[in-house]
Amino acid sequence: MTFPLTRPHATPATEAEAVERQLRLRDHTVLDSSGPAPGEPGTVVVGVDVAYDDARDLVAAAAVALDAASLEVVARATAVGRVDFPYVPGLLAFRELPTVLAALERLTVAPDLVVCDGHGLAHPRRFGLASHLGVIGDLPTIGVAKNPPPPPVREAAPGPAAERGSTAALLDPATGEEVGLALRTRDGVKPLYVSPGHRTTVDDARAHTLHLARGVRLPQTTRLADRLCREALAAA
DNA sequence: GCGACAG
DNA sequence: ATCTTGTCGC
Repeated sequence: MTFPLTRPHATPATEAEAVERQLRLRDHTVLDSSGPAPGEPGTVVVGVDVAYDDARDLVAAAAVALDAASLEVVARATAVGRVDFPYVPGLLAFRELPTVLAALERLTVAPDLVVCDGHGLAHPRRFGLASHLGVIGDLPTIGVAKNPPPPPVREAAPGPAAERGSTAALLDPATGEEVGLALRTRDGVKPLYVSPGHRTTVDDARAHTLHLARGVRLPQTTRLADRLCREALAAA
C-alpha cells in the first residue's frame, strides 16, 4: 500500500521539534467518524508492533492482517531498521513509526483498521502513536496499551468492575473530556487502555478490542504482531 | 524540590 | 521494550 500526505519523515533533531510536529499533525486528526463495524465480514484489521535489540541498535516492526470476521491471517509483513530516536514518554511515535510504516508498505492488503500497541487520544497532548499513524497514513486506527497513559490523563475514580467488558473512563483533567477507556477484556485481570487514533471513536476502540480479544487479554492482532516482530528481530 | 512517565 | 522460573488458579 502507499501513503498520501506522508513519507520522508526525517527524525526530529530535538524533543521540542518532535512536540511541534505533533501539534501540527494533531490538527488533521478526525474523531467524529466511526471506523468499520467490529467483525464486519470482508474487512481487514491489521495489528502492528515493534521489538528492540538495544545491543545492535535495531528495531523490527511487524504488520499482521486478519479477516475481521474469522480472525484468520490474510497477510503479514515485517521491516527492520535502526533506532534513531530515544524512548521518551509522549513521543513514542518518532521511535517506532518509521519502521512500522515500512512494514505496512510491504503489506499486500489495504487495512480497514489498524490496531496499535500504544495510546491514541489518551495521550498528554492528545496525539499518541495510534493518532500519529492514522494521520500520516490516512488510516482508521485505535490505540490499545497495556499500561495507563502518562499524566495528565487520568482514570476515573472507581476502577473498572472485574468482569470482561467493564470500563472506566480516561479523562483529561483540564477539560473533563473522555479520551479513552480502561477496558477489562478478561474477568479479574488488569485492564487494557484503549482510545481512538484517527477516523474512529472511543466506542470503536472498545468494541473492536473486545471483539479481537476473545478468551485472551490482548487483541489477537497485537499477539500475532508481537510474535512476528520478535521473529523478524531474531532473524535480522 | 521530588516523583511519575505508552514502548 | 528487555532480562527471566516457577507457581497459583480456573
